[in-house]
Amino acid sequence: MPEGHTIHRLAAALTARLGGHEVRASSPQGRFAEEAAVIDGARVRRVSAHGKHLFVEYAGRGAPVVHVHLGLGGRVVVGDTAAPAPRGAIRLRLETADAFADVRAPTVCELIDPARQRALIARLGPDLLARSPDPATARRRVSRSRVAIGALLLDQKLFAGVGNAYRSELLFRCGFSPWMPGSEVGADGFDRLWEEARRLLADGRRTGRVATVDRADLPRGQRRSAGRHLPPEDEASGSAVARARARETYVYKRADLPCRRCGSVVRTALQAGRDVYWCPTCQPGPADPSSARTDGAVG
DNA sequence: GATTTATGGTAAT
DNA sequence: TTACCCTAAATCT
Repeated sequence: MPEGHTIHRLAAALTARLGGHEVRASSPQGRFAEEAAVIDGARVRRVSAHGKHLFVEYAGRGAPVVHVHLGLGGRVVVGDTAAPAPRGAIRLRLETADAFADVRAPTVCELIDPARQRALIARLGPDLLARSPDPATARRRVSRSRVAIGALLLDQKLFAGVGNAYRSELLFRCGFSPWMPGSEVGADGFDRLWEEARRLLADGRRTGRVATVDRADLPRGQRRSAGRHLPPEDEASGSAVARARARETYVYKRADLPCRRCGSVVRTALQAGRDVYWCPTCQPGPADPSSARTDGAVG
């Protein structure tokens, strides 16, 4: 689930509930027990995000920071009640008298110092959800790279916060084949990708969903719900929600279905280790490597 | 009940 | 490029 928009949304939700409070910390699952004891009862200053990384910051100079990365399957369940009895594996539970946050299945959950936090952020590229992220480095590196733009978009050193769903949707909306080398995208093309990434991620942060289809491109019956905010309680689970989400993208997860714009069959292939989706008509450009390889090997 | 999948990232190769 | 990591939810049988 979590691309940058989810993490920023979480940071805001957690700051609102925990910021300024002395917060109980525990590890019902046990794997974060020692660390939780260190911060148990400490006052949370705020919860911040950079790209897909989440930081729980505590009051006081040099105070430790909880660093969380949710990876693929991780999630944070937020509630506005006293914390219920733990169910399942909860790596970290933060709670006040009337709110709680459960961190489940993160790939990273660690206690670090502020210097380490700064180092982590420095290692990442500009966060597309920051107030005014600087595109200069990414623009230069993309323009000089022979690597396909679809692979470059997943590089967190260039585009912190972009994940697999937004990659395909961004490329569709800007009309680029995922297989076009970065060097052929052009300065203007880069700028369009950059601005589109900022816009889509900001929409996602606002609404809680990766809904990238313009109203005009939806069937009439679906236009009414487009852009509606997702209630937080629906965010965590439910196959109905998952199905609804699958109808909110141009190409992501739509292999073999018709393109919403032109009706061509949406294609998919592995790129940079992840499934990328694209419309061969709306996104003209180099043929993907699999078709090229077939030509060469079989011909 | 078992298996697969996931909007991620790293380390080894 | 591949293997692997954690876990929950979706998908299978």
